[in-house]
This record gives sequence, structure tokens and C-alpha cells, in this order.
Amino acid sequence: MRLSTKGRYAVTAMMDIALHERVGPVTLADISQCQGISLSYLEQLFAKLRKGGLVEGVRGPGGGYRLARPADQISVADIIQSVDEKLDMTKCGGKGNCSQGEKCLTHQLWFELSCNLYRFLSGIKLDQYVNRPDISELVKKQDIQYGRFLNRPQAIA
Amino acid sequence: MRLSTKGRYAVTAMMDIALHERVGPVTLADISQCQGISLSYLEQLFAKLRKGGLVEGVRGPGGGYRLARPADQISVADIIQSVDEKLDMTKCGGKGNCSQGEKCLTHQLWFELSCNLYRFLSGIKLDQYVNRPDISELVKKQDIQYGRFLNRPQAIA
DNA sequence: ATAATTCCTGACTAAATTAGTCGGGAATTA
DNA sequence: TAATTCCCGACTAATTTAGTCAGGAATTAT
Ligand code: FES
Ligand code: FES
Repeated sequence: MRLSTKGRYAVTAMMDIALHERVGPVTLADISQCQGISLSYLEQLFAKLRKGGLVEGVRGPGGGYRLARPADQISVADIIQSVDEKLDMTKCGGKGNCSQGEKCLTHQLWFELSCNLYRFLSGIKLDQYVNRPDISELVKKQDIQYGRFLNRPQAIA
Repeated sequence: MRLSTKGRYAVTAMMDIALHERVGPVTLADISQCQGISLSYLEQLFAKLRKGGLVEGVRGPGGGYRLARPADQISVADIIQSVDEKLDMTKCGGKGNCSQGEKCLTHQLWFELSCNLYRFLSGIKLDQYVNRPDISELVKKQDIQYGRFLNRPQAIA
């Protein structure tokens, strides 16, 4: 489990989509502008998120990305795993052969820490934030500020 | 809070020292060989651990590094913080000004996640592993394998 | 005193990862 | 048909991680 700014970008972008789920697909261009992430970099990240089965793209005007499954079934761990590949922090990759073919002194430490960390991050689902009144308030305010979804009739309905 | 292999190196090295606390100071040369980390890189990491007040160096023959305070008062969070500097994952650094001077959509997410993650890693102290029989067994076996502390009379006493 | 050991320091290089760029293409909608 | 958007691959730049080198300072053992 590696936890860096790359994972933060991915989670941030996924949050943005989840927060606008009822409006419809969200374009990467929008995310790029509102979250301050380079468009092309987002495309790289979303290639991985797509492979990870977390999002699906909708092409053409009015398109964008939407969640591939309900927000309560997407965890922060899922997202980080999709973009950073590995989930465990052992040096050996779980095989216990760091130290001349044997388990090294810290194998157990990293193994257990990985399990606990994974369990922790798996417990945080996107919908926990989507359904919070204080966050919804903020989203609405900022969408107006950025002029998002002005060309979407269904956004109001 | 950034969680990468650099932090793993640091925690691994600290674990090694903690596991040999009763023997005396542990040399970086030993850690380098047994844990497979470059000696000079270890020196860089220990410069930070020293500045962080986690270890103190003892020079001269028979010297090495020892913990600056009891193992039950050193957490994984302390170590990672010492070598990776920052503890919080917000883009803004806690000030809430990502999005044109305002809190961005995900500020709360990262703030709360940082707090929880910090609390989690703070709860893991070095002594939890030092006092485990299965680990102690492994340490003894591997020290013999690597021929450690052969020149230390006090190691047996 | 001398030599050996070990920490300590700073500057430098190499490799890997992260981040961003570019140029184009394919599917969809209006 | 034109506009929009995802999609794809190769490229570059910046940052971080990892390792190297060449010394110096404190301590202990002889
Ligand atoms: S991390 Fe698994 S044996 Fe070292
Ligand atoms: S992370 Fe704090 S405002 Fe965006």
C-alpha cells in the first residue's frame, strides 16, 4: 500500500464524480479545471480506474465519466489500489523470502500493518461523503462559482 | 502523510534497533547488511531520525545507534513523520484554500482521513513487536545466521 | 600515541516515480 | 457534418527515492 499524491488525485477525482452522480456523467475537463489537475494526467489515471472497473466513460457531447457501481461500493482502498497497483507493504510481496530466502525481521510487522491499513481504507466508501449535508452545501456553492453544468437541462430537474 | 518504501526502510531499521535494545547500540553497518539497505542511505535516514529525537548515536568501537526513548513511546507514525516530514494529506496543508481561496470539495475527506490514519499509526508502538515470542525467536535465529554481536561480551550477559 | 571503529556531514549521481505535454484517433450527439 | 468527449501512445520535465563518494570527528582498544 503506497499512499502518495497520485492516490490523492485519483480519490479527489472520484469524489467529484460521486458528488455529481445525480447530475450525470462528469467530464475530465471539468474535473481538471475545478480540482486543478492536468487533463492529460487525469486521462492516464482514468485509464487505470477504468481497467480497475471503478468508472465507465461515456463519449460524445454530454458525455464524461460515471461510477461503474454504486458509491457505497467504492472505497478509498479500491481507488488507491487501482492507480498504485500494490496493496501490501511487505518488501517480499507476501512470500517471506527477503532475508536469504527466509522471513525477515519485519515481515510480520508489514504484513499485519498492510492488513489493518487495507481494512481501514476499505471501510471508507465514497457515499459517506456524498450524503453529508455540509459537503452537499459546499458542492452546490462551488458548482455555481465554476459555472458547471449550465448546459445540462437534467441537472436542474 | 505519505506512505512509501522510504518510510518502510526507516521503520525496518528502527525495528532492528528496538529488537536488540538489551544487547546495546546497533551499528548502521549491521542494519545495512541484515536488512539489505545501502549504508549511506541509512546514514541519511538516521540524520533525520536523530533530528526527530527518536535515536541517539554512540561513536567509537562498540558504538552504534540506540533508541532515544523507550520502545513503547515510539510509534510507526513518529518514524514516518521524521523521514517524510508532513503528516497531513490535504493539498492545502490544512489552510483550506485550494479552490480559489476556499475549501475544496475534498478538503474534509483528506483532513479526516489524515486524522484517522495518524491515530491508527500512532497506536502501533515498537514494543508491541519486541515483546512477541514469535518475533524474538526469529531474531535470535537470524542473529546467529548473520553472526551478529560476536564481539560483544554483554550480548550474552 | 596510535589505530581502529563508528557516527556524522555534504555534495554528487543514478534510478524510479510522478506529473505534464503532444498529436492524433474513435464514438457519440446535435 | 461538426462539435464534443473519451481514448491511446509516445514523449518530456520535475520530483522523489536511492545510492555513491570523500572526507572529518568522537570514542575505544592496544
Ligand atoms: S518483508 Fe516479507 S520477508 Fe521481508
Ligand atoms: S485540501 Fe484543503 S482546501 Fe483543498
